[in-house]
Amino acid sequence: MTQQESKILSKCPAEIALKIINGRWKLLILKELFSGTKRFNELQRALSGVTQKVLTQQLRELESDGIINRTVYPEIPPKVEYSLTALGDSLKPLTEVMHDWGINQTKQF
Amino acid sequence: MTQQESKILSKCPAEIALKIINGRWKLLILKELFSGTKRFNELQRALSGVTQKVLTQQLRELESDGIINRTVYPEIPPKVEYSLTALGDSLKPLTEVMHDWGINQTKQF
DNA sequence: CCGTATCCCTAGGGATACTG
DNA sequence: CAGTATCCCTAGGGATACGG
Repeated sequence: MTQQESKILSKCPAEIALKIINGRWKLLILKELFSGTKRFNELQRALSGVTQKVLTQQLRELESDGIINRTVYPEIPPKVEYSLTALGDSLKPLTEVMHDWGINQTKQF
Repeated sequence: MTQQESKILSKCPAEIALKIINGRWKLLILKELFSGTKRFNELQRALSGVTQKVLTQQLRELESDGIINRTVYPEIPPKVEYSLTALGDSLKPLTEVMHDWGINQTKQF
């Protein structure tokens, strides 16, 4: 779902944020990119278990939602770097709140 | 997905929060309950478009995740009230951050 | 190295009808 | 009023294989 589609379907602005970060690997991708630009391979290694197809898919969605930049270096072998846009950076407080909330839940057990 | 299952599958605490609020109507249900206890019917009217089955489903999930209380009054006709637990209340800051983020995105167009 | 192309499978959620 | 019970349909993701 693109950001534009989200806006149309959402009955509440909060749902826009939800739809953008919703995806099996998106929070983990964001987490990686908060610490700096990463190559495709670095991401794949960090997100153990993700397949190439799915990682590509999730990255493309984040890209079309304006959250990340994709930079291709026309070399052999190919090199592609991913980084956060300003919009992507602006998600950091949100993920931190979510993180803290999750931590507190875990503690109760 | 229950909260317990979420914890097992999550590789990051933030994902726990995500999974709990993830659902077609959950943010909207929370929004309603932030303003106080509501009856089933009130919720259904507020969330225009939701079917009884789905609303029941989403409420049950929130209940089993410890986010809301379900109180049954054994009357005729039946009366069931839903309210937030302390844990549910603790989600308010999170939803506010999401809301504000969504608002800002909307403004750009 | 960084992707596409297929195929497949499941869970989430919608429509509709029935009930204590 | 507040639910179940069915049936169905789609999108998200996973496995695997191939390509520039």
